[in-house]
Parts: sequence; structure tokens; C-alpha cells
Amino acid sequence: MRMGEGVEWGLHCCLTLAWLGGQDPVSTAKLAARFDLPQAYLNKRLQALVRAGILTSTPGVRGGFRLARPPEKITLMDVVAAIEGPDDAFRCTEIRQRGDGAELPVREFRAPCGVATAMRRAELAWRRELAGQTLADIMAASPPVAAERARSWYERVSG
Amino acid sequence: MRMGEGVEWGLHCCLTLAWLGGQDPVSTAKLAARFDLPQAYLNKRLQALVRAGILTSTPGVRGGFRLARPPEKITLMDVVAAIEGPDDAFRCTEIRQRGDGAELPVREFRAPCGVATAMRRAELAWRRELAGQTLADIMAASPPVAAERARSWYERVSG
DNA sequence: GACAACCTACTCGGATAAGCTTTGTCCGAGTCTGATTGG
DNA sequence: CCAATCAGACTCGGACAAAGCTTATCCGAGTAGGTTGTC
Repeated sequence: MRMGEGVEWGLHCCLTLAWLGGQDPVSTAKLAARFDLPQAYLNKRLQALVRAGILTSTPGVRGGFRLARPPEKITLMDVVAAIEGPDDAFRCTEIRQRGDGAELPVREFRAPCGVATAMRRAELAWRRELAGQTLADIMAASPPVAAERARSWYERVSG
Repeated sequence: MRMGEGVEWGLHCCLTLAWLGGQDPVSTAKLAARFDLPQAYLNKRLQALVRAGILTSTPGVRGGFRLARPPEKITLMDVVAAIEGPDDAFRCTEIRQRGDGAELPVREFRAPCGVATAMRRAELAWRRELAGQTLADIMAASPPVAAERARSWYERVSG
């Protein structure tokens, strides 16, 4: 099982936007240069965040991306769901109802699959933990220099 | 993010072996027929469970697979780790240390990446939940007919 | 000098190709079972 | 009738291809700002 890199990219970009305070939008080109990422592909991921309502995009020559709401209101679950999709990692395909073992009335399978239930329980714990942490929490746990560092970087690449 | 089907297959096969009581080994062919799965590929997955010490394989004409230890001692975490691999889903590639933003002394990055820490916390919750449930728990939560159903199936395909 | 129209450059956004993991398949080595043959 | 031997078939196990998803790239539509010409 493997999570796409887009999640890491998206989170770091959101953090950068949060540290900058959200006054003026930041373009994909600047964000890509900041982390040495492929620009076009990063843009694709940021679009996903826009569709999810986490970022807002403004076109034009001074356009770019901004946080749609304050960092306290953006959970890690939001970002992960926006980029990785809403589907569960474990997908029950109901193999218990196929093959030799399933020559039984459908009524027998009214009870949900125990395997799926157990896996879902673990995944809910994962989601709950993700939903319990916001961007602001990560910012608070970061060294205090981080905000200043982001701002000085932005002024350097803007000037 | 997507978990391979092998996890579902492995869990259902382990449950079948558990319900049968583990007297005589069950071949891949029978297990594959039970759930209508590709036989050779299922075998590949069961081999992974053998390497992890969850199953034992006996070759020969009456060979097959058996649980290596009682169901109370096999957690979902064991099965998932055996099939999906031991790596974390989220892999921090330290993009914060690359690009424009990282023209700083390495000393600045001694503190672990906050994003990675947060993601790891969620993943630990997931793993903890998986490790807290055993095959025996799933068996206990299943309808009591399940054991009898497995045995009758085994006698039908063996006879 | 001020205003308005135009043009340019830069932005997002979606449609279009490579790389890699997952899935699927095949064949070979090993082993137990059962029959066969000799005593 | 019994035991040893031999052939056979079935098992696991790892090496070998195809498919799907992730990653990466390109080009078009749209917008803001700067420029220029006119009043």
C-alpha cells in the first residue's frame, strides 16, 4: 500500500500558504521552485485542492493559489481526501459470495463481511486521527522560525 | 491510496483454515475454487504469508497450507504487513530540504518534518487498531454457522 | 494631461503520453501416494 | 501374502509477461496589467 506523493506536496504547499498569511496569491511556479517539484504536475494536484474547496485559485498575471479558509479549519483528512480520493484503502469485493463456498441463499449474507468490518474499523481510526489534526496544529508544532523563513523566501522570489 | 486485493484474499483464506481446525493442510486449488480466485496468483500471496510465519506449507500430493499458530495469536496487522509489505503508506521524501526554501544550514532541519510526524501518528493509530484484532475476534463476531459451513464445504470438495 | 482601447505576458485548467507497481500466468523442483513386481 | 521399488501425479516455489494506476508533460482558454494612441 502506498500513498501518492501528491499528499506530501499538497500539505507542504498549504503550510507555505498558511505561513504567508494569505494576502496575495502564490503561483504554481513559485511553489514548485520552492520544493523542486515538476510544475505542471503540482498544478494538477493543487487543482484537486481547489475542487475540494481547500484552496481558491485566481487567474491572471498576478494570480495563484490561496487558502480558502483559515488553517484552523483545514484538517489533514481534508487534504488527503482531496488528493487521494474519497474511497477507502481496503475495498471489500465480497469474495465470500463467490465460488464454491457461496452456493447458499442470499439471505445467508445479510450480515456484513467480518473482514470488511474489521478493516473498516482500523481505517476509521486512521481517518479520525487525520481529522483531529489541522494545519494550525502542525504550524504550532513547528519551530517558530518557520513562518519567518517562509516570508523571507516569498519576498526573495517576488522581488 | 489503494490496498491490494491480496489482503482480502489472505484474510479469508486464513479464516477458512482457522474454521477447519487445522488438521490437514488445504491446497491452493481448493482455496482458489472456494472464492473463485486465480489459483497461481493466490499461491503467490499465500507464499508471502508463509515467509512471514503465519502459515506453514507442506508439499506433496496431499500438501497444502495450515495456520502456523492458533487464531488468537494472528493479528490483522500480521497479515497486512506480510502481504502489503512493512513500509509505511506515507513516505516522507523531505521535500522541505530541496529547492529554493532549503538554502539553509543542515542544522536547521534537525527537527523532524512536522508533516511526516502528523501522518505517522495517524498511521500508528491504524496499525494499533489492526494489531488489536485477531482472527479469533473475527471468528467470534461471525455468525455461528460459519464454522459448520466451512467444514461442510471442505468435506464436499475433498470427497 | 487623462482616458480608453489594445496588446502582451503570465496564469490556471484540462487533455494527452511514459514509468512503475500491481496483477496475472507459466513452468520447474520436490514429495507423497499408489500400484507393481518379485520373493 | 508381504515388502521393496518404481512410476506417476499433484504440490509448492520462483521466474516470466500484461494491465492499470501513478507520475509527468504539453498546449489551449482566460485574465490582469502595461502600453500606446487619441481627445
